[in-house]
Amino acid sequence: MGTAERRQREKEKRRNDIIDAAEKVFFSKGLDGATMEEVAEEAELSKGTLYLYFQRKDDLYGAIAGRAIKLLTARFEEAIARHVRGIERVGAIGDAYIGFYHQYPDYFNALLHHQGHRIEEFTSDNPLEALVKAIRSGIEDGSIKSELDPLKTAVILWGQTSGILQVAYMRCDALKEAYAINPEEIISYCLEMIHSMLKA
Amino acid sequence: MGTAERRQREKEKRRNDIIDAAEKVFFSKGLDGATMEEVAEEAELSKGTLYLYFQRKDDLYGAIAGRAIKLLTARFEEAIARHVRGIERVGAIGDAYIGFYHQYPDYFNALLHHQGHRIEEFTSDNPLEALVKAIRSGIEDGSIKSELDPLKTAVILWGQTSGILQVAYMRCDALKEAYAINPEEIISYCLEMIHSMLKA
DNA sequence: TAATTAAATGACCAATAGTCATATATTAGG
DNA sequence: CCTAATATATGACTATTGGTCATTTAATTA
Repeated sequence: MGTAERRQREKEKRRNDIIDAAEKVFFSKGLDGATMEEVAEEAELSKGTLYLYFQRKDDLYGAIAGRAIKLLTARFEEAIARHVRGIERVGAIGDAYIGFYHQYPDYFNALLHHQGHRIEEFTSDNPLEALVKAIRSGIEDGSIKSELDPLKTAVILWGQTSGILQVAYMRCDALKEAYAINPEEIISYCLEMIHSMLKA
Repeated sequence: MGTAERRQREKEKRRNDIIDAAEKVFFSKGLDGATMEEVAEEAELSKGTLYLYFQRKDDLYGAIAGRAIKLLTARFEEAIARHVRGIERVGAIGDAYIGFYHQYPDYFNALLHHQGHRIEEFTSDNPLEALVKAIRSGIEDGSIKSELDPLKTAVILWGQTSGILQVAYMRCDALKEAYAINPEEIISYCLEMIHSMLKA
């Protein structure tokens, strides 16, 4: 009876070890620059074994994106739990997203790579729903304008913040040089804009 | 005297023919799914010839991104020329960007692929500067809030709009299904938000 | 313990980006 | 006009890498 469970657990552990190895290799060399041979070596397994667990290289990257989504969702839920008023919850979620980018830029890139996919392909966690929840609570407690549609607003905030992070960081060298702008200024300017847009 | 010029012209034409062929193949099969052999066949040249003009496959895609930037910049400049007041210019630029996405989604994708690069690597045209120009004119004519920083605002609008287009369209199936949202609603809701954010 | 099942290996394969010796086309100079 | 020099294009080839699968090894079950 216990054998099957242990083996399942071991299989899960192996799967996670492979994903860990892939994170190391993909994050240091880029998805295109990384080879499955290198991942296999990092995992101390043969390349063929990787394909027992993941059908394609991209599926392995998808598993990494799943981790990113789980982590981001947890961060959002923490942000909500730390505040009472909706406007502050949304602000804290914005901060959490930016903190996520700073701490896990490679996870952010993995999310970008997979943004044409449904989140449910990777995990049942959903950061967008956490954001909807926070906006709703703000509308209910009166801290967020009641005329806003929570869902549309959430989608827009999500899109806007992702877009800003992309611009602020992916183009930060060019922006610094041509315009003496630094990314943090763009981020905080944008957060202020969003705040004033939402506040009742 | 005339021979060198004609040859230079022919060389430019060949280069453009190759880019045309690459657009066809890359846009129909995706960058990863497309092979240089297929591009060569579409261009009616040998594969080796492609490498006389472009060092790597990605450089060929970069030339496509350059076209996208030129086109978008032209659209932005037209939007400016069509209006007098800055607030309307910015609105028309927003519409132009969205129209660009609708008409040339593949160009939009090419821009996303290259957003970690400097625009100057591809072309001297710069859509961001057109946007800065429109915002400045709005601040000068009083139709846009004077407390806004034109450059930062432009960067933010650029990032937000790109982010929204990505979310609205790349996730449109999931959003429709889970939430009965359609992309156009998200886009116009967002444009309204931006408008009220800017308007003096 | 032997048979069965599960997991891992590593040699192999096909595809493709990129290379470069060779072939072909064009130009310039006598 | 002809030939040598220069420019351009070709296509066979190479190295690499994602993916495959027959075989080996390990674990479990009867």
